[in-house]
Amino acid sequence: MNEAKPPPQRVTIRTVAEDAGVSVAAVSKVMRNAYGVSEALRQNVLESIERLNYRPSNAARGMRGQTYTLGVVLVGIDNPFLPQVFAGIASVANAAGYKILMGVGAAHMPMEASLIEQMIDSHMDGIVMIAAQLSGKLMEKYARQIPIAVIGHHEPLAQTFDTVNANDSHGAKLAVRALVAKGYRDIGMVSLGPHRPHDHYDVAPQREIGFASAIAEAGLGAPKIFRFDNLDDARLGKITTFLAGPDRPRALFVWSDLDGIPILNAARQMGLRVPEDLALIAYDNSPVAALPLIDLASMDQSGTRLGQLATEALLSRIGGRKEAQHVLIDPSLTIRSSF
Amino acid sequence: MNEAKPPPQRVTIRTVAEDAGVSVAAVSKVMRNAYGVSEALRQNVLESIERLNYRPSNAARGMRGQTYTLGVVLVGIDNPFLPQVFAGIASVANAAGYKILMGVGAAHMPMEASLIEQMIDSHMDGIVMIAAQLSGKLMEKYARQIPIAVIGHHEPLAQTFDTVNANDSHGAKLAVRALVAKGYRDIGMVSLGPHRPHDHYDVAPQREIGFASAIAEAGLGAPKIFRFDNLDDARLGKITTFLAGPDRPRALFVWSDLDGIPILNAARQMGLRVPEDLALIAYDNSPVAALPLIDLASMDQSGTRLGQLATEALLSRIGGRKEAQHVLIDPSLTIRSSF
DNA sequence: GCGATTCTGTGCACCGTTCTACGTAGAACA
DNA sequence: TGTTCTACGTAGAACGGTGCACAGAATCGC
Repeated sequence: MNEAKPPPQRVTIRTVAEDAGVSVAAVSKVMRNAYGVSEALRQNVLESIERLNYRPSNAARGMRGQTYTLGVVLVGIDNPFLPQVFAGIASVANAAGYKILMGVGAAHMPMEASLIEQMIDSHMDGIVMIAAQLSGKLMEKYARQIPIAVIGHHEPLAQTFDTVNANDSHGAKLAVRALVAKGYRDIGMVSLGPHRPHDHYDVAPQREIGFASAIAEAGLGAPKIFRFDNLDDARLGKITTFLAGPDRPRALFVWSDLDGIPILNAARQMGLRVPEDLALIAYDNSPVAALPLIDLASMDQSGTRLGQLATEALLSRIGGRKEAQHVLIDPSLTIRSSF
Repeated sequence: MNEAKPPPQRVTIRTVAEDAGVSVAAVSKVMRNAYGVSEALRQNVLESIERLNYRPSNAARGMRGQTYTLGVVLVGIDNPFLPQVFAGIASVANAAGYKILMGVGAAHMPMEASLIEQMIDSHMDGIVMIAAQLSGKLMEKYARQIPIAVIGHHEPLAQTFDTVNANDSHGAKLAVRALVAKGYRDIGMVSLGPHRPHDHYDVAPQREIGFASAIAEAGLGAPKIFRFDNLDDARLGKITTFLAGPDRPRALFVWSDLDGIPILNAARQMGLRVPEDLALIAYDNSPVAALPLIDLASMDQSGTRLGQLATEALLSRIGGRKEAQHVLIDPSLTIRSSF
């Protein structure tokens, strides 16, 4: 690590100050376009910055001020509707002069926690969490140390952080109503398994609530909800058994494309016609669902919009807002041949 | 931003030092398990750290020493074989006590450049780039400021950074040989368009080279390479026209699943039977290709392994290695019903 | 024309670490 | 017993910015 050549010296704020013939503080002010710099000085400094190709050190900035960097915590990079959400986040953040760095939580609580801690330690200015697994209590704790906005996890009572969601119970209702309108009466739901009662505010339970209420609204008796353990390797087998069984409903509302696509696959492979034998509506409207050979109807959450709203909320909180803000937008059904 | 309650004070290295009754420097040494601390002192300090739940500030660390953070630059989050690569990177990095933060370049050179700059500015210890768009020259420049390892971009002559790749030309050969072995003679290739001659070292051109050489090897005449502009909205139409045309080959080697899946879709929709009318082998072996209803044969690059190797290379370079290292691994064909 | 007020720009402490140099105690050596 | 060596710990200077208090210049009101 001992360099014989020290010429590629980093150009620091001091270099710029010297070059422009002003004080270090003046350059700092220009960088943050803070109050108290004349237009002449500003131009002078900007020229030097340009000429020397100066970029402030994030690390140093973080020690006293802002880093103008936002952290994004993902459940996993294979999540299908992530790209849209991310695009939304990036557009708002970049427009406001913020940079973005991401971390992958891998749907693993301790990992998410350590990611957040790392982002705090890197002195990021705020965090957007997408479909977090973290408990509300823990999030409240972190939110006292750094502004946080959460996408894809309802927590309407949270005081210290903001949430932005598509209205999941309403989305489920819309799906059921669409099925009912087509004449289906025997409608079941496939939800995320296993059921964890304390996750009441998570998206899957919310969709169950909407489903049950729409079923009741249509007077279709007791709601039928099925679950497949998604960690299980034998999942495909279980799905097949379920589809071949006698109590398979005529139509299925599936909580996510993640489960909807395997179910569609299994059905077609078994020779079931979709929608003649089995009607399907899933959730997320991911790109795979749109593939012509798949063509799976799916609820669209408008990921881009979610990302934008969450980032706007985060920025306004960084700006000083204290009261929590919980935004809900309406999802809409993307109609395809599967129902 | 003015807090009425300053109690949630950050616990710093000073707090720990005070609590343990030692000097700040001693604590620092323990943190970095550096030379010159007795076991007694070490235990004492570790207890205080535990008790106070101390975590060193990344930003402050970066100012003088290492941050133990690696940056990962992605082309885009929707890239199909990313999750595997990322898993490989994460496993090696975490085992070595490094954290990971990602940035998305969106296949956009200036954005990639600014990401790298940001990572340098955040004083990260090194960068893994996946399928970079950046020119080798620019990468050489950045690599002088921070250790870099590149996945999915050949640059065998680069001196200042390392590369790790699946052998793309060999992969293409394997695909062609598999088709030849099945008896196909009229074999074409769909490659990434438009053709940019200076990208000789990029993966798609490498696959073209392998394709051409395998065609020659089998004595099948001049290689036929087709391109569809992937930015074009009318792409699907062009594909359909191509497939309906008179010079459609009997078998196609497609440079990537990204193009392979739309082609398969288009073919089936037109009523072409795969493989009876058109045989297909694509590249990347992404999860979508494995879906039963898709079932597209594809070259597997072993993303996990690529990620591991690249991270190992990066760590060894951070450790002081000076000479460049260019690793090639062998891809293998995943056989499915499409050929 | 003079004091009061506003506007600019500067100097310096500070943020939380690491790193270099150095002091000290005890062990090993002569 | 005095000297050298080694291991341990410490003090204090970096690192590259930001925030604050303040001084001097410019502007203002009367």
